[in-house]
Amino acid sequence: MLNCFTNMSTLSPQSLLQPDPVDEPFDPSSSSGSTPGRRASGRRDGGGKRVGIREIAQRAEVSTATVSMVLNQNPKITDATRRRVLRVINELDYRPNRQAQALSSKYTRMLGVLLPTLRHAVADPYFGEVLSGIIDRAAKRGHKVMLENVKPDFIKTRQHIELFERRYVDGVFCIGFGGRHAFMHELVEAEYPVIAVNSIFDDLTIDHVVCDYRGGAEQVMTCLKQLGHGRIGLIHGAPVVSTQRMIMDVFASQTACGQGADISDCMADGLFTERGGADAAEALLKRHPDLTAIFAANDKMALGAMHYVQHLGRRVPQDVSIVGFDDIPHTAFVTPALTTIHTPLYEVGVASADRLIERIRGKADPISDVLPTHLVLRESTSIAPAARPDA
Amino acid sequence: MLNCFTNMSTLSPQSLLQPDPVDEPFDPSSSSGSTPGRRASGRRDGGGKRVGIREIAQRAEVSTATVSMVLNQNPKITDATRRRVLRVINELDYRPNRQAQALSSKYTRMLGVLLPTLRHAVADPYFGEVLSGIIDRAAKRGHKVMLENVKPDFIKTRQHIELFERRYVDGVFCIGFGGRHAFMHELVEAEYPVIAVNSIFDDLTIDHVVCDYRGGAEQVMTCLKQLGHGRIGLIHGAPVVSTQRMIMDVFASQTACGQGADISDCMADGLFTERGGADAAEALLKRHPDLTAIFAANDKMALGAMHYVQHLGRRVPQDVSIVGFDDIPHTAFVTPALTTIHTPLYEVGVASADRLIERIRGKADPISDVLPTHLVLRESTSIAPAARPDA
DNA sequence: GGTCTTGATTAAATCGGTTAACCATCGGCC
DNA sequence: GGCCGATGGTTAACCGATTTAATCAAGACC
Repeated sequence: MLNCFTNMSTLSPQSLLQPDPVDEPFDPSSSSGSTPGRRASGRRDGGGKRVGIREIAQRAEVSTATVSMVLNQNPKITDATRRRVLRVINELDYRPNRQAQALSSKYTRMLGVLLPTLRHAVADPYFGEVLSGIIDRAAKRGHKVMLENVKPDFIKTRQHIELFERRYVDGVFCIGFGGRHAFMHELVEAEYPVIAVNSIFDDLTIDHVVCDYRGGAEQVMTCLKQLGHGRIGLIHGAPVVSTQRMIMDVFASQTACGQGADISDCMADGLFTERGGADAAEALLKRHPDLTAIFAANDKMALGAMHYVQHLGRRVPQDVSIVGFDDIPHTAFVTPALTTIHTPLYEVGVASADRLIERIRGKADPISDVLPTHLVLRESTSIAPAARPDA
Repeated sequence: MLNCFTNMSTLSPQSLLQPDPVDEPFDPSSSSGSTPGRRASGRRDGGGKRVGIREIAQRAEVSTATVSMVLNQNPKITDATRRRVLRVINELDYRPNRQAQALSSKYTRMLGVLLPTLRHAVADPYFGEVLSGIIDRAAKRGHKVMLENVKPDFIKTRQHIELFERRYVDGVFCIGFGGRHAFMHELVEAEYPVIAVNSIFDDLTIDHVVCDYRGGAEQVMTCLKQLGHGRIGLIHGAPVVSTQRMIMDVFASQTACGQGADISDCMADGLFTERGGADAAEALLKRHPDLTAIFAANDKMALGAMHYVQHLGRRVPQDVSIVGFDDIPHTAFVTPALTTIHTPLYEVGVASADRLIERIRGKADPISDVLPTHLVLRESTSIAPAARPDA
């Protein structure tokens, strides 16, 4: 009997049905303890069955169709009838079953958020900030938000497609992916409502909402140059991420690493993490000991870099200026407080939610929002040593 | 016609139906652009309608009940039939509609996460870490996770009840709430599956999974005392939060603030934030300039305190030692790196998910898990000045 | 007064599954 | 041989809403 399961596993459509068949047989007959009646009925009506749309209809002396229309604010319903129905609804404390609504209507009113698995993505203030915006706005517009962690296995079992095919969601947000990620192409090709949050795809026509990374990077470069910095190092994240590419472009176009030096020599990958930022700073300073400023493409890497520089015995900002990007909440509370570019991540979340919902409603025109960024000058930057009077 | 809506608003069961009626009339006839057929059918079968359980049944020459049983791994089905059905399922690339499954079965397989609205809660590494654990485990066990922001309005409109009554979820996680929060009592009384994540309720019988805050606090105190610190200040968060109370208890019981001093005088509320931590540190040092160590009940407050102390011109750790709590990722990358208590937040999330699912399945026995914590010694602590040879 | 609109309401089909109750088959056992 | 209990599968009723096509009432118009 047991092997009838095991030797079946090759044929089983795996995740399509129950994500982890062995783990979750979900045998209906085996649940111990205090099992209630047939269905998890959530007590109601003093022992009777839970009140449904039919009871409302009956009590209000209308048809269920009318009740449904009242629920959905259909303007066809008269003031009087509406009033009558609503009274009954309130009296019986009726609440429409969402699953039933979703099943028979066109929309589930559920949105998915796809996050990459960077260690613990949700724990990252960057994602958290965006997520907050999304959730708040979605809630305001009557939608719920579901989270998904996009691991290799997630793609392999085609969960991204299932999300739609099994009608889990009406649309999804993709945060932190690049053109390399094939699953995004699949989603777009299948014409599912998708929005790219804070990333751009050159090779893909997809709605997106981004911060003005280019503008932010330009502000940083201008600022550093005005402070007299001649040799600047850049710590960036994976170049497949479009925002990183934009920053790198700006950096390279300003030939900011000093005359004669190879540009790519002044850049290092910091892997988006503190640890990586520290390592990148080390590499940069080894190659160019005369670097007076480091520009990190996100705050975490900037913090890592700052940590390294300080441990090296160099002072920030007197010896080396450091600038970050994103303005995540705690950067104001490190010593020295980090100069950075403020990116309106929360607002990006809000805007994305609005856009995605429009798209779900059928708006066909492609959308491309760019939200402004600005420099936040704090303590980690100062005039370049060579430019100082006492130098 | 318009006022028929507005003057109706008093009667309308508000959020029960559409969270924001005015914002979201969702008029089916008004959507512009390329609207597809009747339902969002997600292309299928070369133009035909999407394949359902009946087609599978027909093609496999069995009843829909059999197909359903195969889907649900019901052991009644023979190896042979199962194989046959699965083959058809794979051939037609069939995927059961989740809404339909949820509607007719006892479970939605959706879990809710209730978060407090601390500015942007999700952006907090603390919550993020727990959340990661929850999501990963829930996914592994075939459940999806939904996020909710608990604002005052959320409670007022009784969304917490709706979550269950409208069958959005099978159960919820509550992270970061205290006994003060009446909605938790309501949920427990209604006997809905609820689990308190990293918090304890004395006056409420509710499942919970927590880190060993008491043990962690004891380790901190022991460590500081061994380093010779006689006067220690405590920065804590809101005392309604049980974990904070536990830390405060330990602190108070060790009369660590020096002889003769009023204990409550050595404690200050840091509001869980960096800003608050800085302010609390200021208050403490004003009251007790001879403080040689500050123990903050979370890392964010510790960072704030450290920031303030350093700005004051005092050195950390030479003049003042600082200890945090939680070990959120970036504390290792500030200067000096923060000594803190590691709390297995990710694991707390994982364990909570397991527990909640068990509870949903009907396990009736109350659960109380305590996960161990441990001290992470880094650079922000050292021997007390008075205890040093050179003092 | 009769017919034509127009607009509100309803009956019935549908969405896509699950499950309780029932039934056929077959080997085992007295 | 006849009765019994498994085993494996089917039938048909549901879950709780939405939506379409049909109906009915009431004014509008000639």
